[in-house]
Amino acid sequence: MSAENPTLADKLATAIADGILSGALKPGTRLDEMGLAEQHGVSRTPVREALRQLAMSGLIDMRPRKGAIVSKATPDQVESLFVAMAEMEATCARLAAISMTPIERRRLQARHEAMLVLANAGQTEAYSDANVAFHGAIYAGSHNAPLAEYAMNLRRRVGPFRRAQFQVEGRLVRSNQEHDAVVRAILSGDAAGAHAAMLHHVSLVEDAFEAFAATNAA
Amino acid sequence: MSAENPTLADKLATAIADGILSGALKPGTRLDEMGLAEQHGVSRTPVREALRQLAMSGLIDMRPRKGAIVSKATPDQVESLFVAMAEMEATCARLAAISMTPIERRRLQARHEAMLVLANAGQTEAYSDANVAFHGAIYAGSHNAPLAEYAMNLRRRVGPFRRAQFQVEGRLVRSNQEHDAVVRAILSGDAAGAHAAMLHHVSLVEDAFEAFAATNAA
DNA sequence: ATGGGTCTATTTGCATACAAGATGGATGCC
DNA sequence: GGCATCCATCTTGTATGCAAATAGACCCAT
Repeated sequence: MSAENPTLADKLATAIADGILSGALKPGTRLDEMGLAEQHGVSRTPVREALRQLAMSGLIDMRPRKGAIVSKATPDQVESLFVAMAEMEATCARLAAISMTPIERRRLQARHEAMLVLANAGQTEAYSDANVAFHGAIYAGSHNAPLAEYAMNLRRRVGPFRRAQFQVEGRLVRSNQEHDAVVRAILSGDAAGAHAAMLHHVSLVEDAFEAFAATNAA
Repeated sequence: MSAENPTLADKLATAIADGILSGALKPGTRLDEMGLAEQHGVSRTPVREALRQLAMSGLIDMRPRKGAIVSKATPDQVESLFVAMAEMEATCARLAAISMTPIERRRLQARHEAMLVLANAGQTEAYSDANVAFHGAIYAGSHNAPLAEYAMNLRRRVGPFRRAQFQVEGRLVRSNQEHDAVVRAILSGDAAGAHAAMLHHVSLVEDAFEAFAATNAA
């Protein structure tokens, strides 16, 4: 939506989304229209439109006449989000195994191998970025825009709840090993294998999140 | 979203969505704000918010400063939508096989058996309604709100492109037979089987659509 | 006749103004 | 002292008005 001539509402939507994803706006934070409006130097009208847009994406919750807050989820709901994301990723991986072009497959492998280096070097930051690109490549490889978009959307939504997953000891190398299984399955066109491997991988990410959350709660 | 105190924008969103789903607003139809506004006896403000909401759901396309139209898809995009829906349904079925409660399973079976009667009686209309409920029950059975919602959303989006699928000769009975495989797999907790059976089923729906579209084009 | 350009009219985008519902505190009552 | 009620205030929802951009028509020139 809105490629080149972003309207104010669009810009606000991405700005607010960035705020949420960067952690500046924590789950539960109230988003009052007036505040956002003068904070961005605009009127309430585009703010309201941006909020409505974000509400549909799930990043924020709006209740009629009660305002909007950054989506705050119960542990159950977070769990659901992780499961949903795992399923979407697995589905994309499955389709990617079927649909990826030879070029895409080569690029995926190259990406994967580059990440092995980063993992061994313990470059958490760089690995994390590469990881996003890696998963994005698989979404794209599904050659199915709706699924890829939704997978990306879910990834964004879980973002606020999984920050710093790679800080769990040894997660980097294990992540890369799991990727290896995914990549092998995709490259060999093994749809079911890709599905299973990705499901396994993302489920472990969830475990890592829980481990991290637990150590932080303590 | 917005359960009890729907705002005008919410009501408009559902009204317009209904118009699209019912076929009153065909793909490609221009949605000018002023027209919709006075047609519903409101101002442009809630109309704009409703449109933005619908745009995020994919039902309409908005281009900045160029207005909104009912989503018009190329055959490729329609194909993608069908594939996406098939995958989502299959995923929900997989999770349903794992997560459904005994009560849900019994109800699903009851639903399914009731539909067998309708199919044999050739009650296209009633079967179609029951079919929506049947698939909805499986979405719900996944016990995963994000996935269920998205599956429902996709079902809505493909709606305008699949109207009257059951008009293909003999589709009713075959649909019910396919459901049988799905139900059996879910009831027996066979996750992979449920996935495969549902994928098969929904893919055939797509074929039926194509057959229908083809006969109409001729 | 066709292509380009300008001008007008329509439509979208944004701001402001107004209305109505929700929230929180003070007040009165038990 | 606790609790319910009422009122003030604040926030959201809707309408209207104005500015800017787009699209379409018309005209002119080649």
